[in-house]
Amino acid sequence: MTKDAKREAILAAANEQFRQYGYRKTSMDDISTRLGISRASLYSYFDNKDAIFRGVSIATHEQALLAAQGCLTETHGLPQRIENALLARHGPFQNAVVQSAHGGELFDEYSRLCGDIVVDSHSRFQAMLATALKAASRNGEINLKVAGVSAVAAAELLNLAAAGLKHGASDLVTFEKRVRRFVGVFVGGLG
Amino acid sequence: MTKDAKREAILAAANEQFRQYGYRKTSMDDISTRLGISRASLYSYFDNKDAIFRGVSIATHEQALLAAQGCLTETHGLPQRIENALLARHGPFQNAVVQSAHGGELFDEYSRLCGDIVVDSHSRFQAMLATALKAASRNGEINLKVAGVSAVAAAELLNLAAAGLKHGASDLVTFEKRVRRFVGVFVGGLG
DNA sequence: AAATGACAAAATAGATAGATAATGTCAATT
DNA sequence: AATTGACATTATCTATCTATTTTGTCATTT
Repeated sequence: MTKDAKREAILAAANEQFRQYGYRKTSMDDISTRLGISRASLYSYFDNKDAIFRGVSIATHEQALLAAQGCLTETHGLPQRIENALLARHGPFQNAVVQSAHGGELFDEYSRLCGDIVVDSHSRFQAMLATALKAASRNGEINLKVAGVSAVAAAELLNLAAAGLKHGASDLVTFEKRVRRFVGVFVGGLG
Repeated sequence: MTKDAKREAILAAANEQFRQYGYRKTSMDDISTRLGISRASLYSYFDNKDAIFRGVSIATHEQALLAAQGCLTETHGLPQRIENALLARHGPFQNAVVQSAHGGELFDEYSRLCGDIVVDSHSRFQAMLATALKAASRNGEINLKVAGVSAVAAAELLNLAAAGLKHGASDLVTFEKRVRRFVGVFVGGLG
């Protein structure tokens, strides 16, 4: 098993453990036992538990961004592409908070340890969206001039609004429905 | 001084104290001292500190809803009316969280003590918006049929999205700008 | 080289106790 | 009738202690 594969296996085990028992209640021993390796060996892959948590966060974000990027480059109409991208970007996190009994604690640790990751992911996704919107405006799918808003500004609004649509959505389906409705109207308003 | 006026004076003093020192660090004595009355007399107006906190919350929400209702019945164009209403509804809370050094703690107490108030206010505001949108659709300012979305659904989207626009907005001006841009596009998309 | 067991250091949990602060009530006052 | 001072009760802090768990780092093994 390659070194990278092992790193990923550790992150997967840790993620599962965090979801089931929360961050505090998960010890390095729990993670290593789940993988059937010794606790000490974890330290040749990660500095400490915080680093593992950050690793999980980074992996999740990278995966979501990759999926979102994929959605944006498909051949559907613009609303469809944006809907899918927003769901790819926000869905996993909506899910994580709603599903886990430890959503609250995980969210706190998130704020403490992963602020920079979130900010980075946020801005990269927004840049992605802005690029897609600019291209669509050139294609005539939308008209940003007429709408009176820049691609960057529109991308920011989409991203923030989508985050807002999570509120009080007790399942992923509700969130999805809202996003579809929302994007339909919003993109309709873009010229 | 009438009984109602005294109640309001207590709420105002408590609100000020909560903002400056947070909920836990504010004692009944602090509130009464600020008003120059005895601590015991507070209990003829409110059962306990929790009730005062709820009182402040209710007053703030009622005030915001009243202002929002006012905005919706003015004679401006629909985007303008909705912008103003959203700002009237969400602005005070955006402000409270951003301004106070105890935003975090106050937010927690809010969740603990005022869930029902928030839900109630949320749905009343959404109903308000829906009514305004329905009227506008009759007037021809928008066309919900064409947009393919019900007034209630559109109202929900506006309300949730506006809440999302607060994220990372470090001052009220940023939030206001976002709301104006957002409503411009969104209402443009409503037929 | 990667993995481990063993070890010292550090962190956490639980219990106890004394001191201080805040609460809610009520009879007395204005 | 509204307001208050005073009181008993309850809650919150602070410190200390012990037991247990968890951590991070070795030298040693495979």
